Amino acid sequence: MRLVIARCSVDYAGRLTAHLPMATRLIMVKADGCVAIHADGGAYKPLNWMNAPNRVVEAGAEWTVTNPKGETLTITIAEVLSDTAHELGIDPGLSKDGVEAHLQELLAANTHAMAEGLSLVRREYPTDIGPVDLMCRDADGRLVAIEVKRRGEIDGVEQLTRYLELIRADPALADVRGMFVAQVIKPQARTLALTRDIVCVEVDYDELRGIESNELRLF
Amino acid sequence: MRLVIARCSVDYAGRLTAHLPMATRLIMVKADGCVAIHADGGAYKPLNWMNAPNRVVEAGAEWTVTNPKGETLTITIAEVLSDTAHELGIDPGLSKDGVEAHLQELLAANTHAMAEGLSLVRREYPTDIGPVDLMCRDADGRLVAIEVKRRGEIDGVEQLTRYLELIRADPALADVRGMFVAQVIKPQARTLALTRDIVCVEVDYDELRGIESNELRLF
DNA sequence: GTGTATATCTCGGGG
DNA sequence: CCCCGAGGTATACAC
Repeated sequence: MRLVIARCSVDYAGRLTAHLPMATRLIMVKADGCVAIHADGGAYKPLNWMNAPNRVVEAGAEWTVTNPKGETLTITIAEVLSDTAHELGIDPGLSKDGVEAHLQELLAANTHAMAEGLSLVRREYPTDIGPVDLMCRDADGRLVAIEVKRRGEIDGVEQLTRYLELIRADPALADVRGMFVAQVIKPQARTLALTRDIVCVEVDYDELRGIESNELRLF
Repeated sequence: MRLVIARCSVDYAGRLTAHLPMATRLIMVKADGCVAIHADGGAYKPLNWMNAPNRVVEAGAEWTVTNPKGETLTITIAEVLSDTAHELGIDPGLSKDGVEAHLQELLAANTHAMAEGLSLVRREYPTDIGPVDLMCRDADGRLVAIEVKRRGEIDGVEQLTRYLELIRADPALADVRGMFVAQVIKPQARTLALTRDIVCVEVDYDELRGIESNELRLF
């Protein structure tokens, strides 16, 4: 990783055009060739950047970074204050816990946490426009398409609505109903869901994990 | 801006939990206190981070970063390979051209680029669930609610559909029709729009800018 | 502060 | 390659 502190101006031309006037900034060049220009604030997002794969050409004071789509990042350097490089090696990578996929797994294994008498048909039930998170059958044998979110917002209701529309296009599945499951469901999303006869259920992630570990302990 | 190259492990606990095993990485601390841990690849996004505002406590080999929500980032440092700091000053900031707001401005000033005989009623026409980008009247005097996007995808059609639903709830506006305008409209979005009687129009940003500058030249 | 929409979103998975 | 969905999305803006 190369770290250059320099007074520079930067221009990006691609999906939009963007210009940075002359100022002192950090230019970060990673081993995969990606380039990022950072100011001394503004969270982790750089002011300007170009992802790999790309080609970097240093012609004196002017760096030109070009990617295969024809987007360009041009860095004009007025003064270099520091220029260092370090070998970091390949990173072993990040492990995460608590994302939607885990919530979906836990719910698939504990359908009763959403409703009594619910049984799993399959996870990631495919439709032409994408997979339904969980397809279940309720106590009456009726199909239930379930959308799982960490946070229940309007977008999730729209998503489930699209799936329901598609599934119901098949006469054999026309009586499928919808269920929206999240740790927290916002009032707007709940209201929209109700107007579409979609049942809302809030579940507790930590409680689910508790159930899971209790069940494991029993066997 | 402080740049530390160090062998470290990192743990984040907050909206989810995440762990980084021991490896050599860049720790970037900006003037506003935000902290980012970068590997030598993977675009501009850091492996782990904590945005400002936060509190950084360095207790020997263990750094603890805490934000007001109670989320924590813990960095355990095994070895420091480099530790430098630079004064960058405040950045003059990025100027952009070509984002949705500009497209909306251009279209507001050139409604004929979307359809003949269209006249602007107002930009950002308010509804209870958010503003419609452009409200116009067509040659027949009928209201047209217009959603503007750089790229026309399904979400945009859904958004416009919600607005139309709300606007039509007022009997005086019940005959409003919908128009979806973008530089490129994806087939799926176009299909969905057509099933809802929403007209799709593709416009050319550069051409619009051309029209604009021509008109300026005339006066 | 909440709600809504944008982003050069980024990133990963599946066909 | 595109399409689709998730994200510790972040960020800006209006109410």
